[in-house]
Amino acid sequence: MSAPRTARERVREEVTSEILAVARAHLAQDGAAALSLRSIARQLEMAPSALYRYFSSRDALLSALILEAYESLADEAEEASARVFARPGGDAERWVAVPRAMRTWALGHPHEWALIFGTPVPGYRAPEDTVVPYARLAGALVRPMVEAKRADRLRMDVLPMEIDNGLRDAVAPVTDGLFADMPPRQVVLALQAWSTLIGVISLELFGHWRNTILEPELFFDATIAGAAVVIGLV
Amino acid sequence: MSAPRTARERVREEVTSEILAVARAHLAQDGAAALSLRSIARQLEMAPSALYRYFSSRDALLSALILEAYESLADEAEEASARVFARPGGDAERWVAVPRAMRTWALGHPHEWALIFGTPVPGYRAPEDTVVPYARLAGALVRPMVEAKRADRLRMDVLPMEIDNGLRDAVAPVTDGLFADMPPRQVVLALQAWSTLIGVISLELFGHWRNTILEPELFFDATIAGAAVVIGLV
DNA sequence: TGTACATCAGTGAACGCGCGTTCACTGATGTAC
DNA sequence: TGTACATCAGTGAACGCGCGTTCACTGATGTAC
Repeated sequence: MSAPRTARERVREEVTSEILAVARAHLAQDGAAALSLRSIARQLEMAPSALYRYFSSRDALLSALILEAYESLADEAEEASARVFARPGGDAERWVAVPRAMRTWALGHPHEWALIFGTPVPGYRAPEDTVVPYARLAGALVRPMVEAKRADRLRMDVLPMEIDNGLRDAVAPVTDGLFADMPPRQVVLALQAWSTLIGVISLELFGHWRNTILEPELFFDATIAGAAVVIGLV
Repeated sequence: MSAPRTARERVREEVTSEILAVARAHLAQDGAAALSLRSIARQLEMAPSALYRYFSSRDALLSALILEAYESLADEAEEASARVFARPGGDAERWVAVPRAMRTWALGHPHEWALIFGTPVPGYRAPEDTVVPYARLAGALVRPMVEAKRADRLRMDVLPMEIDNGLRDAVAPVTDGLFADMPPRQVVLALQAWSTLIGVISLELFGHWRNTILEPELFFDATIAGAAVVIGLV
């Protein structure tokens, strides 16, 4: 991350980010499937072959865009989280912040949302680097639970639920990774809230509320508020 | 639906379903984006142009496949529902049947699931006829709630939740369509369960449990069981 | 029952498209002495 | 500071691909009298 020294290096960075910016715009406009090196080159008034000085293939460029999408969403979530934790407030109020930020981001970046949570591009393997922003996102979402638990405000017995050893082991990676010192029951509940959250946003974004739910925002808020109760934040 | 009269009509129906069968196989193999009239024609040993006697365009064929996918899923759900209602059993046990059938169908038909609940094909409008199987699916899912309510076994106050007029109006199409005589609170809860269900299946199918949940089936069952409690079936 | 005409499935060639990627090249920028 | 060489961004032409769709046609099937 040191400052580029030579003029060549400086120009290289500039051109790289110009390519990414145009590619990002095309992605936002038409989706990943329609992303074409030639049309990006056309808009940049370069020869198509010139792009190969910057990205080794279309897939490499798409990987960069996917990573950017993850990072953009994670940034948004972390900022929303930081904002709500900067001022005093109840757990439920804090809980709501990240889901809302995610929904707002999704509505503003539908194709990017689709890239992350929609149909995987066939024959395409997601870049490994996405685990970092993915973890940041999950961390931001879950922080209200963690803080409430630490302060002994988390309700642990809202609903009856038995966790057997199999289930406990099944979610062990999350217990060990994301949550320090959280009983498996709460881990399962958090993962259920995660499923609900992704589901409710995707259903809205992919058009399934048409003729079904007239005010998706009201329903979304109610759903997230309901999840707050279930995970013990009320 | 009368029996075809002439030999020509009989052959026409046969060829149409052969085309659909091959198209279905290609869809299952490579996904909707890769669906190509020419490759279908190749496999059928026909000229590509011949397909235009049966489908007016690639989009028309894709529409037929989408409709088939909806109907296949709805059939599966209704059969699972009928099976579990044919024998005595508790509400929670009955509730579990359709979600499990949906998950099993999704695992067996991932590309079809993606067609219904994944990223919408850009620039493509879903055929209107899908509302019928969609309603059948939703009806099968929700039947345990409806029956429990009718028999006065549905718990109406599991969790605190306020439904204001805005939210009530927002879900009115569902209240009027799918649910006869159900309070809006239960309608909202059912829609939340729907979001959770679609979310948990999509997350598994689209690869988001990798390195996260080791036994997706255990987690799925726990999630559906949790939903049963929330919607008042336990 | 036989004949004349209409209908329609299927062919094969062609159109025009945009795509990702390669390759030999030019000319500018950077580096070593 | 000046020169010789290496590095590297960008060009332009070309390759080979598969695609959806159109169109004039052939020949078999169906229909009306």
